[in-house]
Amino acid sequence: MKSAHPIESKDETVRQPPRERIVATASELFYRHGIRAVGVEAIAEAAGTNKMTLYRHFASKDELVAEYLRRLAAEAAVFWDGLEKAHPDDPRAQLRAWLKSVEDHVSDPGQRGCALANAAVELPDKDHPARCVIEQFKIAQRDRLIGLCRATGIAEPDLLADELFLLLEGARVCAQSLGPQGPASRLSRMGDALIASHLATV
Amino acid sequence: MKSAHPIESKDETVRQPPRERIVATASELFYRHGIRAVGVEAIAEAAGTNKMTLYRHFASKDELVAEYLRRLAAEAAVFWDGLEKAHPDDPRAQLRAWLKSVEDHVSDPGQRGCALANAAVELPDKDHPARCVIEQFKIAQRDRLIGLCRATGIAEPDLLADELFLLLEGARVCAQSLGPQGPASRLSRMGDALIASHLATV
DNA sequence: CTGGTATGTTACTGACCGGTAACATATATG
DNA sequence: CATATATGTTACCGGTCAGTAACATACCAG
Repeated sequence: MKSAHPIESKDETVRQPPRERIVATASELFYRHGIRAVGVEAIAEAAGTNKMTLYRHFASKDELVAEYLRRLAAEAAVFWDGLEKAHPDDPRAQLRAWLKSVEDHVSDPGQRGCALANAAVELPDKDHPARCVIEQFKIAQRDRLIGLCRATGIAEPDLLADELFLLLEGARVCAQSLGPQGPASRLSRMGDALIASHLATV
Repeated sequence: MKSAHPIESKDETVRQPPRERIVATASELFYRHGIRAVGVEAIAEAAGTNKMTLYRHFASKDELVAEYLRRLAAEAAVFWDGLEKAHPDDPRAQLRAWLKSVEDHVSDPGQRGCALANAAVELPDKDHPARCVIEQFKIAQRDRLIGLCRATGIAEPDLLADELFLLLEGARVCAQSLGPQGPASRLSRMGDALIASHLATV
């Protein structure tokens, strides 16, 4: 039988190449147990491979951590773009959809806050390769928020954006200590009130 | 010369007993570098003592971590009591003073967020001796806020309290990724606006 | 078939970790 | 002085960590 194009896949459980399995496994372990709590050997084994293959794809554990965060940032960007397509020319609907999404996310008992923010806590070294990924992600997040608030016609878009930013950031970190039933559970309502309050003062 | 009471101290640089030095040193190192990043040997050496003495006072590193957090929670309680004495029968002034205090705290470039919240990120294990300290601290913090909001005469004190809680929690974690000049710098103004907004809807 | 490339396997290094044993020293109190 | 208690010192244990060397195997392209 002639070899077909490798694109064909019998089922959904195609075995990904080792690099993908390593990143996917590392993502789950890093997020659930913390970055410093997970060793490279455990990652390689859980990914169905070994340490040597891991180090053939990543120069160091720190680089794997950076890649882990880079993927999350990319996924977040995709999510934002999806919001924009779902509510075209309706920035306020985008804002509310985002609030609702974070509220749902926070209510998941398996969630442990923003992986990027957690990484910032675990890696205080300013020259860690992950630091710039974290900072750029948060800047992008804030800029996205500011843009939406401005498009909504708020008088002080930066102020509302920062309020929402802190609210969301606080909700995700708070869910780790007070649980999903804590203050974070009413996030959507709080955000709506904030937006309405700013719209009233136009 | 007869031995005087040991209470007399020639100057401010009295050498504290080893246990105090260990806790103080551990507090600084844990906060600055993260709990998992600091070894017991480094703590003992920086405290001017040794590992054996450390383990004569603390059953394990985890217990030292718990004590570190317990002290911070106690300090926070003292601070709250001070606010109450500084502004007796004026809950709104207490709220504003607290907001201002956190804003100042966040603007300190050496700050790295709430030590309790950071510990929750670093220690996800539910049976870690530090977890209950963290949870009780956050519950107390929230209850204190709710009490102040209720005393202020807010229609929905729980809602405002949770909004302020998330705002403050978000400000401290956000300062770690976006720096002291980020959204957290306008915390006081945001909180005042929130309070005013709730007072208007009485 | 052949040769290059990606991967698997095993064993290893050197460093650090939390925690302990055994013994020496100081200090304060009787 | 004598005794008890707190502290210092050194060395060690078993385990884990990040990272590497050397070699074996698979696989895919020519």
